Amino acid sequence: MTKLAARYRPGTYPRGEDTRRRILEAAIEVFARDGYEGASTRKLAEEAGVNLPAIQYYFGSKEGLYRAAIAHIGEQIEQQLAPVAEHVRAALAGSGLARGELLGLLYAMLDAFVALVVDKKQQQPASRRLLIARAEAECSAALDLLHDAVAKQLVGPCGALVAKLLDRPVEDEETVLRTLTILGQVTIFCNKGALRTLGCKDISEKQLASIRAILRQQTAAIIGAVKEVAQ
Amino acid sequence: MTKLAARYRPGTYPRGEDTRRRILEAAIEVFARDGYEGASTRKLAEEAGVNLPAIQYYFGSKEGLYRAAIAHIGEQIEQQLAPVAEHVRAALAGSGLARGELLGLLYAMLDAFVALVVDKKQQQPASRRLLIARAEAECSAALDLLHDAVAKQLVGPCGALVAKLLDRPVEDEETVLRTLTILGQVTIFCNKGALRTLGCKDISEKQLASIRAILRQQTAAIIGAVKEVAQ
DNA sequence: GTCTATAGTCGGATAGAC
DNA sequence: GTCTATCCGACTATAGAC
Repeated sequence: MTKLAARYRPGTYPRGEDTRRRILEAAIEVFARDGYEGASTRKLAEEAGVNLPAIQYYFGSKEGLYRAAIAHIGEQIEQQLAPVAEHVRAALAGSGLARGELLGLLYAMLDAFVALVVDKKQQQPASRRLLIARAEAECSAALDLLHDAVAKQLVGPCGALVAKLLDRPVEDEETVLRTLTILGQVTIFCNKGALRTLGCKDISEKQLASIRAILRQQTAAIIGAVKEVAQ
Repeated sequence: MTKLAARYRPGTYPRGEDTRRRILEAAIEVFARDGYEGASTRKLAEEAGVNLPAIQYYFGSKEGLYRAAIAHIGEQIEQQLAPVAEHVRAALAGSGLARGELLGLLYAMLDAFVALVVDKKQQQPASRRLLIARAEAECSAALDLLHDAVAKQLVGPCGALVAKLLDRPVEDEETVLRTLTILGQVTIFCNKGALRTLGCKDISEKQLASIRAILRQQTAAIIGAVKEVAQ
């Protein structure tokens, strides 16, 4: 099965595009809902509205389909964060950024991350998040595809900004730890226990605005910029 | 299956204690490694060194065993956080705590949480964390047992401290959001991507000390206590 | 209380017609 | 490319001996 799954290369789909896509999108839903082992090929096929062997035909195996589903989410994340990440990279390539500008860029990254994590106006928002949580717990090899996307488009740029703001090297451990804890302020809202503490099933538009404001204020405090910064 | 699983009441074990415990401890390991669906009763029995029907005998069903495993972890968490939580509750029951004392209590809670999350000197540390992550992703009903423990012994006390420090009501949404983001600084280290960013497989004693120090400094900044506090 | 043996079901994958 | 029919192994759970 590993042989067939490994043979899959993203970007090359010589076969029925629409059928393939239908299977992939249904798979994200079903894998998220039932987990890898819990999602039977029969359920996957039925939910996609195709027959059983189609999965083997298009993805080689159940595992191949799973990897493709994770890879697809990785690409979505990469694309969704691309605009801010590129913007930050471009800004950092130039020299002599003011402290306020650096903070502003960091805020922009946090906003993008919040949108990725809690915003409901996303395609397959709930299932995507759930599938990521499952993949994270399952430690599957496919997980690297997600980690790479997040590292490249989120942790990398944020780390660079934090390093400049703290006037420390990027690889410095304290820089990394501070970057991670800053991002942790956001990731807590992936947790279902957090939502339960808030006493609601999901985060409202009003709460979202509160979260964004609180993140800015706290992140500024963490960075040590006591005076408020416009943006 | 639900009927039998529901029949189990914690604390009443009229049957072979040692066998029961062996199954329970092996189950935490196997459920963490393979997930609920991935963990077959055969594997569970083999790993525990018992025969297959023992699971039905002691826990009614596979699901009953799973719920018992989660409940067991919930009790461990509750007990592990009990000393600090009680200490905070007792301190808050009295009146007129200085700002520094409140912050000290909050630091103590964060230290306890860090120990719970990343400390290796725990019983079944890795599998316990993994099983929690899986349960969180799987949205199982048993999850409530974990949430209750964390709410009672961690989020509750921390929320009360943050409320006092910010001079806001406890139920206030901003109080809750700030409490959650503060705790989020810690939970990020449950994430495998975070460890990958740090470039290591698990967190060393030295990094642990750094994390604790950074958490204190940042939490103080978040709370708005600019001057350092001893403890 | 502990075990062997087995019932009954459902899983992933494939063969081969169209 | 798409489907029906089917193989065979693995699963949970139970019956009943000891």
